[in-house]
Amino acid sequence: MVTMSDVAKAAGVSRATASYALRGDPRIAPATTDRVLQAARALQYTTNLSARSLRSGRSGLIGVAIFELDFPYPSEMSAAISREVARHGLEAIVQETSNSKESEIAILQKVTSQLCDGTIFSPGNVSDEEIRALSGGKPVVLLDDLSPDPVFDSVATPCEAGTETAIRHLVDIGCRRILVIGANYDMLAEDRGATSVSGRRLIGCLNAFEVLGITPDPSQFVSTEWRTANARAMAHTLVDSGVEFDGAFCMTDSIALGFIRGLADRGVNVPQDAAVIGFDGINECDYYIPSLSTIATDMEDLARKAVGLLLDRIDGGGVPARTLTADYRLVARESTRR
Amino acid sequence: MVTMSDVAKAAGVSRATASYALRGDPRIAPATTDRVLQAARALQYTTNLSARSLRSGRSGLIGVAIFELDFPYPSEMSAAISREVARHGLEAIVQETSNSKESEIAILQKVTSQLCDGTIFSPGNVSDEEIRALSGGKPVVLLDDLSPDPVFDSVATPCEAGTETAIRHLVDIGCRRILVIGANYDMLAEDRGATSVSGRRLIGCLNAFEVLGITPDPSQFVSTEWRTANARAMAHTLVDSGVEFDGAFCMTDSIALGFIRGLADRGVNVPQDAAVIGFDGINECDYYIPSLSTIATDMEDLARKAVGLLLDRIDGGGVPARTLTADYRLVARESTRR
DNA sequence: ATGAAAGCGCTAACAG
DNA sequence: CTGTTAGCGCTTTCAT
Repeated sequence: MVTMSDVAKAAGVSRATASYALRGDPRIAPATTDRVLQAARALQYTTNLSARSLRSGRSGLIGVAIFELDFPYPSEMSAAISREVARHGLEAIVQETSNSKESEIAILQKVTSQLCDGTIFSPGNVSDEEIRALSGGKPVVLLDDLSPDPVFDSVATPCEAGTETAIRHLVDIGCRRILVIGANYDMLAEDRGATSVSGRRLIGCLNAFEVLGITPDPSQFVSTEWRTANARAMAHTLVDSGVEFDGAFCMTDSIALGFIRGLADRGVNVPQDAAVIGFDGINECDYYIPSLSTIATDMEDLARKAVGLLLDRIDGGGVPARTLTADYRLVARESTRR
Repeated sequence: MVTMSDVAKAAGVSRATASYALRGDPRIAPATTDRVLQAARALQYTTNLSARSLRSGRSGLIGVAIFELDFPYPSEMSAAISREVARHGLEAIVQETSNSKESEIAILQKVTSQLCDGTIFSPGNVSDEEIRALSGGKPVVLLDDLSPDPVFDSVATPCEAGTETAIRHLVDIGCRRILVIGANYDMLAEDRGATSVSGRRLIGCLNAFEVLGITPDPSQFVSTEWRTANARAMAHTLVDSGVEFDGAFCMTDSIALGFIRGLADRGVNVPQDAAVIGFDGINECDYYIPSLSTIATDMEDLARKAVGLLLDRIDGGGVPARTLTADYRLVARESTRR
């Protein structure tokens, strides 16, 4: 392994000078800097991240902790964030929390707090206080953190507004009996549900119904795991039990795709028999048959906002926590074409 | 920040003893170990990864470098590897190479060689020699490395055998005029194409045709970028130009899905008008309409093999490079049901 | 403009 | 069984 001492020796300077020169410190004479840089290149020197990080507390690494890597939405989000991080000359490292508390803790305390200059974290099973304790003071930006009073900077998906837009779209195209798939209606009884993504999307629905003068019926709200397979099975159940509906808003695109597939299994056609709209804007929407209308979260925008908040926090300000919301747009495709 | 000295002091032992105790070294008396562990817990101590890594050369981190994080196949693979790594008590960090040489180099020399105990790398634009030089001697396992004589351990997808199975399946169900989508037929002229995934899958096709007594026609092999959108456009082109076919093998599932969608755009139905089969076994196959028949690479098996090779290499043996091939199975679904 | 020296927090010989 | 000691490679005062 070639160390900075080797480079310094080759360039005929001290280790300190080499260190400065390698990082382009203006205090070093251009000629000297050149000599050092050349020596470094000749020796194929690379600075040792552990050593730098140990000494300076900076690694140039940004952590991205996401619940599942093998579903379209989180993986597209991770990709968007990785690219945004790269655009700032830093390196993103993505880790899967697998939605397990144990794993979230391990990531925060082993990697985030020790190694990363900051972390973008999609919290699942860990409280703000735990994050605070585990992250060892390192900056953290949360994704869809819905604490009543946020402790951390965070970026939210446009739950309420997006959902309202979706419902309005279904009504616009003539749907009269709309199902909401993936909702947990009981949740509202407790705390108005504002502290979860599902709760906030539900609230968006209710707002839309209210504005549109529609009185919602609890039976419209269908609870199911947010997974494609569950949504598919739920479609079977609904059709088999003879529930009438001409439109469905699904809490995520993955749910929507499973739901449409489930309807197809029972001979119910989208959009002829029922219109379906999702939420997220994953790539598959465009080439599914039928192509899926959706509330597309602007992932670039989300990434930009999350990384922006994190970098602001890294170089400095003890400003109060900010919460931003990602942009979105309604993308109307075949699944709501009537 | 609480360091090991703090723990040692709290437990009334030396730093060395604390270090041993924390790692459960049997040389330390159980009572002492207990005391240290308790002190550590009380102080919320976590060992500093940079320091450990700097000193011992081990971090417990396994790098996973993958070309794109926002496509189903690579993201499912990353997830499978992450979980397999976790199963061994290590932490996986995933990085996107974005298929750029610059980025591959940065990952190898900044993160792999400095920080990770080993890396599972999906090479795109970087040669074996470059990897050797950049990885600083750290163990590397390649994914689908197709060097004529491999320098590194690697795990390959079952290109030839899988493709043969796919073609045979199409013929079995009665296809007489089969298109191969995503093939680069010219490639064969050069080096028999054995050094790329696309080339090896093409070879699998030709083997199958030969065995089945079919004389392939170059016009059956359709070259296109391995992207859904390109495959879709290619379907348009093919149908518009009146090419006759009753079956298609697509080099990946993503290509297949785009291709089917493109056929649908032109009123060609799968499987009635043409059967389609893909390769990879991504999750979407199951709920696409029509569900997609495919050669499903066993991702668990691939992950197990890759991680196994890497761990073997990490603790030791200078044994010669091994190349393993992941298991696969034919999954017949609606897209080839006639 | 450059160099000497002091550690960052940890581990691993080596003593005792 | 436990403690002493010497660094890992780098950054950063502080001198010069």
